[in-house]
Amino acid sequence: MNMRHLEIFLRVIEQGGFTKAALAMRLTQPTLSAAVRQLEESLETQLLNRLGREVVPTTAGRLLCGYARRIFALRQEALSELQALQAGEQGQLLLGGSTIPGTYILPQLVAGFSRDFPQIKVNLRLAATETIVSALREQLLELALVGGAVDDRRFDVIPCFGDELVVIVPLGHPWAGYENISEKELADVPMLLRERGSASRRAFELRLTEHGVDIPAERLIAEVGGNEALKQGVLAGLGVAVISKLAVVGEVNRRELVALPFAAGPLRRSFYLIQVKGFKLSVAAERFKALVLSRF
Amino acid sequence: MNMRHLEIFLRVIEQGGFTKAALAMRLTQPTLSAAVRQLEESLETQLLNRLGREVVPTTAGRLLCGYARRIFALRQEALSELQALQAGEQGQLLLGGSTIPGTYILPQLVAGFSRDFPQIKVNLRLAATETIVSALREQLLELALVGGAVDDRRFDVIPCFGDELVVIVPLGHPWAGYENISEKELADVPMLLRERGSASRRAFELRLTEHGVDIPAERLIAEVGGNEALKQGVLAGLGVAVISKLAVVGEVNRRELVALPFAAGPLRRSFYLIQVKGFKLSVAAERFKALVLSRF
DNA sequence: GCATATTCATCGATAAAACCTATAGCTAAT
DNA sequence: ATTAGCTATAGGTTTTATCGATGAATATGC
Repeated sequence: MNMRHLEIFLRVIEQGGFTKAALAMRLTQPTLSAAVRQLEESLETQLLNRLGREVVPTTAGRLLCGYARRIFALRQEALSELQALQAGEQGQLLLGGSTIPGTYILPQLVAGFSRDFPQIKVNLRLAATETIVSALREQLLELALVGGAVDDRRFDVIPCFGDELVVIVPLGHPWAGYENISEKELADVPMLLRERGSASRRAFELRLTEHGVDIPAERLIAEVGGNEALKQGVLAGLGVAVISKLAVVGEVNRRELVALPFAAGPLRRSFYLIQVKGFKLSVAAERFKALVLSRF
Repeated sequence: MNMRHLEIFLRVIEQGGFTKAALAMRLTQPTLSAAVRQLEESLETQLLNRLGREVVPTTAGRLLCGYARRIFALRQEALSELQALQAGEQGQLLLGGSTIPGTYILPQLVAGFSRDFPQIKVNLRLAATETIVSALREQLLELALVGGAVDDRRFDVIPCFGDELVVIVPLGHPWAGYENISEKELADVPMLLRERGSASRRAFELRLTEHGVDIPAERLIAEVGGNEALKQGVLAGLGVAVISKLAVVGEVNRRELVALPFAAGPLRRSFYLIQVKGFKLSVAAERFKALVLSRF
């Protein structure tokens, strides 16, 4: 029982004859005769009563007719939905972001996207880069903007946007009036750092190594698991910290914290737009990707 | 989009790969590759993400997958129902009968049939032979047992069962003790007859013509549109009547009426099992037909 | 890091089917 | 009885489905 046979069968019933149906389908009558015969043979049931003048379905034929109509309705519905999906008229965008880009970059982009495509539901998930990467592989996400470099050939990675790491100190700190801070000076003050594995910590440590600086363990006051906690620590006077400039724009403007660039030049780090290589993006995701790259 | 393509597509998703699905379907892997490619081309949408290790559906693929499953569920349901119909495990028997056979023959047959096949619903419709014939043509009925001969090549007519026409008189009537009544005697008494077109009236008039007897119009007290009314008329003493023996079995046994055969020999008339020629009977109807013929 | 194994895509050939033309056979209407 | 209209069948052609062999890409094991 294939679609073609069912379609021919339906048309013969609707048109009330093989010849009429053949005309309507732009086929010849023997083709329809053969198709219906094959259908009847495969079901081992007579489906149509061929009377001289008219062709009417048997009981079995009427039963099958109802099912065939439902099957074609489903097929039509599937085709319509696929087309709508293809045209981007509906759909869901499963988006991921690691902390910094997810907090300070993606929300604005998503806002713009939702304005342009209000019919697409956006689901933004924030988590550590590693978690995001796993979620991508498991198809829980389609696209993500993360702060950590992803060294995995199974992913397409596009550097995109970026950030500068700055040293933050509380307002009354001796460095508060400085223009910048040399890498060496950082070795001699109490410091708060993000946890190991954090992309910003890695970038910072790389910079120190480049300048031959090593932070003694006793200067490391705390390892903090989040940017908010890091800021709170600095505000409380526990020490200085290195953090994304984006994360302290508010505090700096409100003169609660002072952000100092590095003396050897700004410590930039890139964000990365990542997706699973070979994975076809949905139309929604494709559009979001285009938006991100155009804004960048 | 045909069933084969959908089936292959589903199996590839279920098995998680082309090769595995090919093995499960006893086909080769290139066949499945080609089928899915064609499906994708016809829909102008990528349905599967081919990663090195695994094959997973895209958003569009998941959407189609759901529809495909529903389509196959419908197909399966249709096949099951057709099989059940074929096996006679369910179904409806649309049966017709003209007055006499429908009242005195069919009910017993239907009772026996329902005992044998309780899962089949029987719908018995009683009407004049002409009405039954129309209903058969319009597929409102499949099979009927009628008293009138059907002279129409579009029908299969099987003579089946039969009846004897008798003269009935009330208990106190002068003829009540007679063995039989000659055709000539009938011309001289008040008579009640069924309406013109009734099969029993036709049979009776044919017999009179054969014996050169003609009933004068003044002897015809009434034309009555039903066998019950005919009996009531005779019971009321309006006259004598000719009626199916089957219709007066009760009254004769209760000694309310006396039934007299014709002197020239019993006036038999046949009933006919009719169906539209070329019309495939349902399994239920086929079984009923077999039952009728076996009881006959 | 390199060979091996696994997997999907592609190509050419063949088997199967879908389809067409011509025609026979049947029914219904003139 | 003849004709018109319809379906079934036969035989041949085109299209589609399938297979076997092979290549390219990716993961696995040493």
